[in-house]
Amino acid sequence: MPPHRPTPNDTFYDLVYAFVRRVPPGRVVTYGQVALELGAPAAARAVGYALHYLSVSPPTDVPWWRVINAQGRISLKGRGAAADQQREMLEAEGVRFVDGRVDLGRYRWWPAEA
DNA sequence: ATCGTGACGAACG
DNA sequence: CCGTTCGCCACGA
Repeated sequence: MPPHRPTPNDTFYDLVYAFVRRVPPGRVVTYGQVALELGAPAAARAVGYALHYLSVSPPTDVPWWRVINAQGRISLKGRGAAADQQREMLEAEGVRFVDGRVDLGRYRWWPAEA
């Protein structure tokens, strides 16, 4: 895990943040989808890595909670309360969870809609 | 230039 | 519907 990062503002990460900022409330996108939209189909993992830093530097205008995995589930690797918090944030926006999963066919957002 | 890292993901069994 | 395996990646060291 690359410790600290001052945010150069022109890296792949910044592109991730820019894209996620466009996701409207009550909608979601997947890590792989973001990577795809950014032209790096296989960089889903890097996307998650990028969002990881948001929790490190609190004040964020990036709606990171709207990014979930391809199964429509909240990714919970090395995060405690963050995961539960994410689900709460989404439900507060109206996103329904059925059996711990989100119906991507219904909540997934595509930039074309914007 | 090379390596380790992990909020991923598709493929298996 | 699990848990595992393996491939892929950007980034900092």
